[in-house]
Amino acid sequence: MLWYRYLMETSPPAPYDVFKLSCPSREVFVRVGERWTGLVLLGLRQGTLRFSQLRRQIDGISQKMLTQTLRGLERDGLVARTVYPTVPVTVEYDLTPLGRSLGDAMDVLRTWAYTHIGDINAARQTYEAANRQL
Amino acid sequence: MLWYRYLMETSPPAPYDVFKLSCPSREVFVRVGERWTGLVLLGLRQGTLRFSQLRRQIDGISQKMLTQTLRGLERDGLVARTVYPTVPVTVEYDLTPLGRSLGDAMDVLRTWAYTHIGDINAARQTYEAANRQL
DNA sequence: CTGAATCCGAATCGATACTG
DNA sequence: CAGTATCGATTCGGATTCAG
Repeated sequence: MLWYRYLMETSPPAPYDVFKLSCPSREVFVRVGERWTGLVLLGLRQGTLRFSQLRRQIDGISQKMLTQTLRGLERDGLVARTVYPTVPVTVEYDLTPLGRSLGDAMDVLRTWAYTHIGDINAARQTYEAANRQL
Repeated sequence: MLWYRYLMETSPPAPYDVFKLSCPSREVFVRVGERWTGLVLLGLRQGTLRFSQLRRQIDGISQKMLTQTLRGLERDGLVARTVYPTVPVTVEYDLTPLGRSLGDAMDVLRTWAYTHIGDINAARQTYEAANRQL
């Protein structure tokens, strides 16, 4: 019953290996892992948004974390920041093509989540029930 | 130049909305965001592994974090844990079908990372250069 | 409006020691 | 081998205050 795994196994496409500490792709995983990165990418996926609009859209994010997350994404070339010298100042955020492609990958995760929440909750119930009397 | 976004926009497939604090899919995002979750899923994607094998594979993970991550994944029905009463004890970890499907989604991210590390590093250089004299 | 700066408790994580 | 337990160190993250 193990054969199918070896058939499915596709070796990594490049000289990279996420499992290695030294692999730069690890950083990508770390960034994606940051608490709000995914939600910001998904939020901007629908189009340009201003700071306060983005903040309103993402329930529960604080101003500090939104700023911090946006800076990180900007630094990595995933988000473009445009300042308009109005009074008061207007700042727009946008996905770059690179950010858009990562956003698409995140959207796969979102869809997965929507589809499998039920399974996960069921598993949790089972798990709790099995470990209740410990 | 905005029309294409609206054409691409596909509304969420269900009564879920990640942006809402109350949405259970947020928990999925949080779990995926946990530092080591992705790597463990990717590690087990290649087949059954024992605790120490998994630990060796994932460079830099501590024993504590591996245990903790595995417990969480087990609780959510993503990983199956099998104990063989040998001496000393043998414990095998495996992806469940659910875990396998999430692993596939994570692999999309891995591939994305491998493909775009260069772009990200370039963006970082640009960013640093632009902000050097501040 | 868009943020930067600071304070501070909470959560995370790693190293170490110990167990069946 | 496969963990559990504990203890600091660091980091995270929210609330608040201030500024251009």
